[in-house]
Amino acid sequence: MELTGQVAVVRGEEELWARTAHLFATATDVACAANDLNTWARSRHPPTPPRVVGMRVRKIYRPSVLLDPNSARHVTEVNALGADVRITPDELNETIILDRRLAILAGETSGGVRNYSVIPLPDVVAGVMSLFEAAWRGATELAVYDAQTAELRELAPRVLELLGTGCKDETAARSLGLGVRTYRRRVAELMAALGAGSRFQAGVRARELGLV
Amino acid sequence: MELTGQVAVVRGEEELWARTAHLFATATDVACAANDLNTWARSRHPPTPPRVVGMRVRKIYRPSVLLDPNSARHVTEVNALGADVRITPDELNETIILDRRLAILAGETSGGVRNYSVIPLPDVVAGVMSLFEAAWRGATELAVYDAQTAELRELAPRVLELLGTGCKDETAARSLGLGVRTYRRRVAELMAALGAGSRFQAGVRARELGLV
DNA sequence: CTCGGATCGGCAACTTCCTGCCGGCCGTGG
DNA sequence: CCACGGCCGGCAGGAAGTTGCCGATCCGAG
Repeated sequence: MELTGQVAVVRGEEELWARTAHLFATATDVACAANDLNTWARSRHPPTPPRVVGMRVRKIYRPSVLLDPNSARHVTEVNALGADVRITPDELNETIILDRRLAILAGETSGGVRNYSVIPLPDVVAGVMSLFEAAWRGATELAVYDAQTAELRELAPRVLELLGTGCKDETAARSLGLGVRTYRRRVAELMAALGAGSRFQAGVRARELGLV
Repeated sequence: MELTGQVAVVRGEEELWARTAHLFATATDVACAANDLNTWARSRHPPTPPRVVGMRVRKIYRPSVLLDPNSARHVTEVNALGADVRITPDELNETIILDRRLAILAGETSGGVRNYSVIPLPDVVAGVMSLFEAAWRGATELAVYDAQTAELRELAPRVLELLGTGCKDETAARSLGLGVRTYRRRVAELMAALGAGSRFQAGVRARELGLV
């Protein structure tokens, strides 16, 4: 770990947890933004098991977490444990803010390990916090989003599979018993959920999430 | 391992090598077809380290192995060790034929492990062999193909990166200092090399190969 | 110098994809 | 029963991608 002023840059999640575990253990206000579950979750040290009733845990995810059944289940569980979960279509940098006093920002990945900046500076944390609040306000409650996209998740696996075969929309639509217009609606929703601006990008993202 | 007539179905490569290692050790004529290097190579037991001079080793790969620098290097090494390597744009089932007497065909993958059919039946092996020969004749010598696609591999990383950002061809072409026509030529070549029929599929394949 | 081959990039025709619009169908609630 | 809202799918117009063609340019060989 190297020091840059008062900002500590740690390499890899191992080191991050080692350094901040005690803070997570006592935090009562956790704000977290993540694009997928690979960054904060599934690690050795789950950052936010919300046990205490008085604490407030807020998490913002991208819609794509709802497409992967495993991720969706995990998010639902976290939500059931008392965390407030919202969904946003925007691209967010992985961020955690503890008790409005410490900000952790994920940075570049080099050689498989990601850098994390641990920032205790009050002004910086306040600025990051206000951005988080804005993103939070703009995001959709998990339950609401979940209801909106229920039927999409129903069809998503088959749509992805058909896209993965490289066949034309016409063919794929018929094979699903849908009109081409409706099929394309599904694809568009899927791409929005994946945050992809092109089908190539959607393919990459889908593969990253293990959906194909 | 279960037995089906005289055809043995083994689950996973471990078991396959355990059962066939002695055959690989003595084989003098090895024919192998593979879509990528994940199936036969990189395993605990490299199936074909061609040491003896009298033996003949033939391998058919898909063009995509040349896109991944690591794979490309591995293939080149194998080639330098005396194996005949050819490239085909066709989709081939993973296949190994030993001494024209034993065929090994890769089958379905279930739960992460793949099934392999080990076939000693002479008629079946002869049939598979003739198909392999046909594919072999239709494939291109590695050196030739390599020369043809040298400049593609030069540009491929950047093209893939741009595709991965989801930007339009116009934008991507400019950012590479190419005409749109040329950029699209590169994309088309890339898709052919990946065996993809759509950009979505290309995205999936590219991600599978770790190229993005 | 000239020829042959290769690449580039503009043009154009075509296919595929994207999306707003709208009419039709269906279930809900007044 | 009817109004309303949601979803479906055809249509149409436009955007994006695909491909053959061709002239311009750039070597390297003869």
